[in-house]
Amino acid sequence: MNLPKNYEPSQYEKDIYQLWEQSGAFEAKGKGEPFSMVMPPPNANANLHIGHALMFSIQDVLARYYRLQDRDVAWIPGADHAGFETQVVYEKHLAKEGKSRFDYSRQELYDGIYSFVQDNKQGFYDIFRTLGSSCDWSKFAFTLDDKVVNTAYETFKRLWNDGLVYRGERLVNFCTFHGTAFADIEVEYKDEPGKMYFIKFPLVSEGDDLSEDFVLIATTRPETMLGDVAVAVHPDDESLKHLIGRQVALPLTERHISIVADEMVDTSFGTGAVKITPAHDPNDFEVARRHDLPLVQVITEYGLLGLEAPARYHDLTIDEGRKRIVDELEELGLLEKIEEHSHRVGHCYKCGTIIQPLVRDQWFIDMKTLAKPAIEALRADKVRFYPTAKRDQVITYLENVKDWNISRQIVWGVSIPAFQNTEDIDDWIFDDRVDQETIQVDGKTYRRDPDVFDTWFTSGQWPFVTTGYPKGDDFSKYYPNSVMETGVDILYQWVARMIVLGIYVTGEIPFRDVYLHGMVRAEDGKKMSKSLGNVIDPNEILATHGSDALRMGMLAGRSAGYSAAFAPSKVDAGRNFCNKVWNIARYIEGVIGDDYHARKSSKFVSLADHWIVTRLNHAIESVSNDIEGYMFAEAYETVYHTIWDDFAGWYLEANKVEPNYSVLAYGLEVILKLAHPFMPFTTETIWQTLKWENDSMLAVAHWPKVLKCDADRADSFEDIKCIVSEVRAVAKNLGISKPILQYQASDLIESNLEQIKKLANLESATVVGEISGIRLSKTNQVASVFVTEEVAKGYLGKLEQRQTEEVLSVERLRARLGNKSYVDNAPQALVAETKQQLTDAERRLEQITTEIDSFTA
RNA sequence: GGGCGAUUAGCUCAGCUGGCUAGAGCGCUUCAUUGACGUUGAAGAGGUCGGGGAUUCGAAUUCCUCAUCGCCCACCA
Repeated sequence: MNLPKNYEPSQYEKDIYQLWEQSGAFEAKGKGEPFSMVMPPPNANANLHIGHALMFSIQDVLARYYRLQDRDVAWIPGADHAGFETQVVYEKHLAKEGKSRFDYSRQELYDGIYSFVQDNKQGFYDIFRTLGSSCDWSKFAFTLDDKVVNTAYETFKRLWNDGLVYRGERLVNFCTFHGTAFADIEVEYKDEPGKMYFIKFPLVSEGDDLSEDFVLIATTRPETMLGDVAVAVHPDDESLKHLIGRQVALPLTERHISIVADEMVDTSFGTGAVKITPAHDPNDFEVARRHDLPLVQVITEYGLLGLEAPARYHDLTIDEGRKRIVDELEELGLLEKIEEHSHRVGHCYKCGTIIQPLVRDQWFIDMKTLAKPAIEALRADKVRFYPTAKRDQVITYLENVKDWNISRQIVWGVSIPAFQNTEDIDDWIFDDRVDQETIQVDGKTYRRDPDVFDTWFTSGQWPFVTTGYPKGDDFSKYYPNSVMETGVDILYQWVARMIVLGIYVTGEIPFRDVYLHGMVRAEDGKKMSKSLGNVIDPNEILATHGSDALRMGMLAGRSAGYSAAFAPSKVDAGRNFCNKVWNIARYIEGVIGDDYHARKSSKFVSLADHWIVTRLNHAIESVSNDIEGYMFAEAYETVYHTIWDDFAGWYLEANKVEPNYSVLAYGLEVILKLAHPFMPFTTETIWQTLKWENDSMLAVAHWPKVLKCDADRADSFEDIKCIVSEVRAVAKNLGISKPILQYQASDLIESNLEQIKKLANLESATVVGEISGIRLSKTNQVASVFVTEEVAKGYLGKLEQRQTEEVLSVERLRARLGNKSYVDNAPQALVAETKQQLTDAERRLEQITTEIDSFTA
């Protein structure tokens, strides 16, 4: 025997993956109907975490299933340089050595990160291989590869030429700790308790004198008043509109500022008068543009007061500055009051630093224009979403989308191919000679923009970049992708932008289906986080349970878009299932030995043969439908029960009585194929160990086809199962270990006597004229478990319970059929079924009642 | 403030377009026992599907409403 007693994943997984990879099993065939999918590229410096396990499991089920279906599967793997994320990790690494990014030149820092990523490469590749991902390594792409960068440059150039990318001085979300700007969706907002300060701004009278009167304004950030350029009131505000056009003296500064009218003011909030700080508040920025007001910057990129703020405040932190200003206002008698106030504050999603809106000159993509065709395509249902509701969320997002700031002030990334005239700051040109700091064009010197692209700008082009847009076989074959499988958390960052950029660049949607998985929560249902200490390490699970068990544990009972808790018990179940399959194979190996050619013929003889074929047929179809409909948990459940209950539980036992090697072999082949997408390592290990066919691999075998068999004979086996189950139950209930069966002449029982004896563990079975003991009530055959009358009476309680159940059942069915509307309106087939059920239930009730009467008589 | 989702067995969760006595895994109870597997086998207990209402012959499933939890979005200074 080649198969040892227990399946030990760690002994096989590495070799099996190598076998697959080296044989080129995962490479796209280039022929047949394509099934294409690009992998959301993990961070190049990432280590395996539980989220990968879910993502790769789902995608690999799809890839393996469609490969067995003989589709031309192109699952394209990749790695993301993950600009900001990676730089943050690297900076933490530097911090451990007591260094920071300021200790290095730009190039040194870039090189440092580059080798850091290289050093972590193995961990990265392990993710794919340990999880068994059947991706096509020959198509691997890294976001810093030349072809990716060049395509990104082409896209940027085209946007530039089309006037859809512009450079502008805007308010950006700036992390003063990391020293870079973010896109709007990257900012994490939290409701936080704060204070509302009510400050008096003295009105300036006609002759520039200060009057006794003042305007009361409310603010949560008093320190920003140093950068105020106006006070705004609503044009229709009866109590304040008379002040429009007048001036106030901005306390603590020498400046006088005007009172302007703007509809943005909400008269019901605060005092109805709003201080306008255009350089540090996005709304105020808009107001300032409308009223042509200047920008007065008072907060630096380091989060300190400075720039145009009065010199005495320079270099104070925001908090220090706020305290000092509040104190000074108090002294001047200009602070009316302070109230508690809860408000939303933006934070850096990495370090938690409060995001400062700062004025920066950066590159923006005109998303409003670009989103239009994307919204149309989505409305026309050109992309199907799973779960479906996410489509509308993307539409809503795109309808309200703001321009996308793609400049990042970090070094780890793709340099922006734009150069600025050293003599004329408004003169920018496109040029992809980014390896040079300065270039000469037309006798003028241009300096490269030091910024890099937002990572999502490159990964947003992934579906067409990885398929070799604009030319190439892969692009014509694999674009649009069949499906995009990714996490709900990056619906806007990634999915929406891929749709937008894909349509803009190629004129086509990037993928036909989008399947979104939820997050893996911790066992307690909470978000996993290092600070809560509830992070699950997949490596431990892999070591003890193996990859297949983890995969199945991730998929079981999970539905699209839903964030479910990690359940270790499901991984246990997965491991047990692997062992079950292993032992099924082990048993069959023991029985049929080397006669694997048995599987070449399929002769169905016994009732059980026909029955198991119908069960396998059902599974083949139902698993196909479920996987194609992205219902992975359902597909898995069918595989699990077909194999465990039907094949191992019933069929193998029946086969021991009526051996049929060809069906054993056929059945094993089918179950290995059915299970392969879910447990690739175990099934392939079995396939290889059995030397199923010379040099063949399960990974590139063919999905089983439904076979013809006799449905009536299959049904007869159902009846045998029914008899066996009831005998077992009755015997169990009475504590009989070897029951005796009595039956009235029956072809079914007679011709399957050995089978029933074995399955029900009978002592003996005899044909009698009149049965005695406990009558079997669920089968149409007349049979009983023979016991003395005394023992039978002990069963009375159980019988009465059964009687009650049947009475209820009969009543319910009669009521249903007595309902004229039901009989008239329900489908005929359903009504007929109900009638049959009633007949059966009535018969059973009669039997039970007769039996009870016989005991009590 | 808006939008979305969740609420089903002790726990973690399925249940597609309304139609058998609502399912799974784990856990629990009882029993079996050593030749495929104790990572096993057999039998079983356990749920008025969050509350209320509506539509329908029929609702876990559709609609309304309330409650609780969660997520996303939003410029309330």
